[in-house]
Amino acid sequence: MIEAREGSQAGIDSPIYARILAKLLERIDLGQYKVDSQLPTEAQLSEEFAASRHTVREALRRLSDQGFIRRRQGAGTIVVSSTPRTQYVQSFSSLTDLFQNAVETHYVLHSVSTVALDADVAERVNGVAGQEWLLVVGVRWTAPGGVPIAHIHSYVPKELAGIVRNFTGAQMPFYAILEKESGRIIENVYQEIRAVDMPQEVANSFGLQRGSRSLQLLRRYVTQKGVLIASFNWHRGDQFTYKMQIERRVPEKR
Amino acid sequence: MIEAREGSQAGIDSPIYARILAKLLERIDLGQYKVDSQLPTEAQLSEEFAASRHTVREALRRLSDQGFIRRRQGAGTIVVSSTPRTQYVQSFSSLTDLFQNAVETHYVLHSVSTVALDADVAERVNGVAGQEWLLVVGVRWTAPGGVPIAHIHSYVPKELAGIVRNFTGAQMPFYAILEKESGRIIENVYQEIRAVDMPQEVANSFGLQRGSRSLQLLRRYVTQKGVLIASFNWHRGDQFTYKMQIERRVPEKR
DNA sequence: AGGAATTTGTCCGTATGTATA
DNA sequence: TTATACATACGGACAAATTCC
Repeated sequence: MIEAREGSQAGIDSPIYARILAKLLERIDLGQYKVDSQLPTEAQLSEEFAASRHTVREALRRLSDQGFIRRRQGAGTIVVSSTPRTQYVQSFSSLTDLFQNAVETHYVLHSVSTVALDADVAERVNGVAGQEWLLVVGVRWTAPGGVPIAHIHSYVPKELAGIVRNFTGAQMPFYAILEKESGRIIENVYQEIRAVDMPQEVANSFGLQRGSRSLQLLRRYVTQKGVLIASFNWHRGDQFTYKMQIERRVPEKR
Repeated sequence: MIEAREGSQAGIDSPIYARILAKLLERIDLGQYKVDSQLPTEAQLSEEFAASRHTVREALRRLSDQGFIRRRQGAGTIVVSSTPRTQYVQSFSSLTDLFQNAVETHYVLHSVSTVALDADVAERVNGVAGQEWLLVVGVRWTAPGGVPIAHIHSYVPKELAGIVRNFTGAQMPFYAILEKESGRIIENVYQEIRAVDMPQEVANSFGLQRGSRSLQLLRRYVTQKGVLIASFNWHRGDQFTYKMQIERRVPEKR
């Protein structure tokens, strides 16, 4: 059942365009207007609903905004979808927002090595078990000599090894360096969040006991050519909270 | 530099509204219209650009669609952002996606009570300490008699108490029931994720020991009139992973 | 290929309703 | 309560894109 906010409860006192919108949505929902088929023209709808063309256009504009129809000058209006478009989004003006880290954090690189992926890690970084990747280990701090924020394992495909030397002392996040240096563009980021007990190595970074609670974030930055970098970030469970906000309805044009 | 599709190259032959749009964007970009400040009224802009109010509205409508301004009847138009549209988004076709639960999960209500919020909970549900809210306790299962997915504490403002009786045996998620019954629309969802030790009560639900690790999700569903419902969901740390994917925003066609 | 008919896009004027300050 | 400003709605006109002979 389609439910567009304006349409679903367009009662007797709603704006005229809202009632028209509701009626049109109902017809799309019931299949009276089928996908790929032509909608009546503005003039026809105007006559049917005894409303001005302007008012009909307002209803059609909203249908278009919501992605139900597509309109082309001269060609008319066709139904392109009977399911509403995305209604809720979390948006980031940049990938840095995803990190939620203040920009002034400080990264200290501990080691770079080449490792063969075991089955578990391979699956999570989207690689092949046995394949060799670079493993970069480091810790992110609030400031040099400050408080540790996260213990980080970053996996980088071997062909990007040449770029990794720039990591030392760099201010930018790794993915940004790799994106810039490799010329590839990050198309999407996949993230997993889970509660895990700290391995010894991680606990050491925080001065805690092995087995302490931690929040582990896995992030995979993916370009068209595949994984650019995948990172495991362990945060102190007693201090770190991942916060996010999802908004209703994206502003989107036809 | 702000670049709105229509605005960036609004030349001499473009539609009037596009030229107005470009001019307004330029002013926002240059800080002549500052964030939080009031834009001239439709009438003023209409006069300045020697265009009809309708045409000015077309430009303003697009600025609004793109999230640069916010318009309120009676109150006028204010600039809310000077940055171009966001570049990365996580989208949900419905809020149910946020849950990542198969729709066929089964909820069992354990208790409903009235509680006074303590300082900690008050802050997290966005309430006032000492205020009385409804606390609904229950467990979500994969199926009746199946495996427990989450132990849930839901806090509902007292004025919505009348709706809570519908919770028992309902198939829909709570927020959906409340949204429907109250007639309010969820404008955004705030979520926090953290790793915590299970309280005794939660551990009992899973047949685990107190102190077992768990992933706690707090979700606050907010309408224009305030919090609709806030839920704490505890998941088994050893079995539950929160997964999300952020996409690079595709350029829109026109 | 070309011209006519169709359909949406843009633009103007005007009027009234409604939320806000 | 009053004034303001946006929302809705009507009317008409011409332009631009597309489709169809």
